[in-house]
Amino acid sequence: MFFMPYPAKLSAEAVLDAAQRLLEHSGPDALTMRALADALGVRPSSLYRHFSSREVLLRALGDQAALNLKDQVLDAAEGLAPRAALLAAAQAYLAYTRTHPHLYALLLTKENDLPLEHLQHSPGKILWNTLLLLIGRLSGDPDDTDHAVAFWTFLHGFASLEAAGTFGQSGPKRGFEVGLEALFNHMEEVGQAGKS
Amino acid sequence: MFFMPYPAKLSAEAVLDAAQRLLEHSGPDALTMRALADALGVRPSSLYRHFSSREVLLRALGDQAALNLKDQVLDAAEGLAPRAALLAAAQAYLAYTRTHPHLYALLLTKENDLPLEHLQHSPGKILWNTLLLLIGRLSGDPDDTDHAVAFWTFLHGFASLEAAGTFGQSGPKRGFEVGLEALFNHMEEVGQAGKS
DNA sequence: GTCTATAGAGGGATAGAC
DNA sequence: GTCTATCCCTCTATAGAC
Repeated sequence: MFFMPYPAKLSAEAVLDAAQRLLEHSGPDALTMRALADALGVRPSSLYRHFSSREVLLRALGDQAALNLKDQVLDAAEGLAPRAALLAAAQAYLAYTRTHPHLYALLLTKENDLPLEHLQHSPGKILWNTLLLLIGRLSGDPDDTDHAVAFWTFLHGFASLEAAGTFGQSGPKRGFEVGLEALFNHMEEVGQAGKS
Repeated sequence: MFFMPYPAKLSAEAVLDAAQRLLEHSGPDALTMRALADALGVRPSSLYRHFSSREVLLRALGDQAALNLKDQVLDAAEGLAPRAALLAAAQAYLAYTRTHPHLYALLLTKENDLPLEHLQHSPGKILWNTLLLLIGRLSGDPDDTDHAVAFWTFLHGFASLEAAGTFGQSGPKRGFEVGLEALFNHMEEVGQAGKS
């Protein structure tokens, strides 16, 4: 092993870490193979030993983000009563979208065209099942798809509008809390009454 | 006027129309000055007589979209009782995002960095005021910012998740209607009780 | 007002040497 | 596994002729 003309500098993890930093710091358009290579101190072509294309790399980032988001949501809800758990989960979800806006955007735009077999265990599906679980504890229905859709819709909508700067200088006031209260009330009311 | 070596083929309206068709048919990345020129049967440089840059053109498209969306929402709510009007408005909003997904995306990503003086009468603000008006009729508060934020958040979140294909093959079930019901109930309950 | 021609910059990806 | 070198493509925008 005396000759090492080109010693290994990269690993898939190192590339992903640098890509994540670059993405969060400068946005998706700045995440080019050239810029990423510069950040890692290698030549662009070296990256293709670890990711066969930029698109594959982006999907890996998105999958990783989905799992991290799920973990933070689950941790926040841990040990709390159903309604408090959902509120904490919502706040954790929002906190993630604020600290990782570009990763979060990747998460929802790169969830398409999968081979359907593995779609059941995709990171996005795992996140969905986590929300479903927390909601079931409040509404009493362990498969309360309707409320889960409404809840996720609300969380994503708020994160998205906030990131786009739509709320403007006046801010969203207490719209987030008010909307959650409306949804939670509805979950509690309809829960024991069965499906309408 | 016997010599017309290069007769006028374009107008700002014609360019906008073609741009809108190209955008909706093939997505934002396909809306390049080259492709737009091809669609109009002219050379790319000719477009710059009517729009000084691609960004200016995109903003014009977005502003136009915001006004069209507002019109459709307002028309749908016309003559209905407060709660029915809000439901109709929500359905009209969603119908627009389904028929013009890419225009709708422009609407919310190009609302930034304005000269603040004209921000009060921007198309986005006009749309916001329309929602605020309809909500005031149900909650009794003519400036019910919190519920308006929650309502818009929900509409945008649903449109966005649907467009991203997040709901998957099973679809959102009745999550849309359930979420709206929760929000409307909350508006009615809190309306006469004053702000919490 | 449209044309030709081009400047000027950027990107993804590959072949073959080491 | 990384390197050099390069191919190929994309795009926005401008100068000056007509």
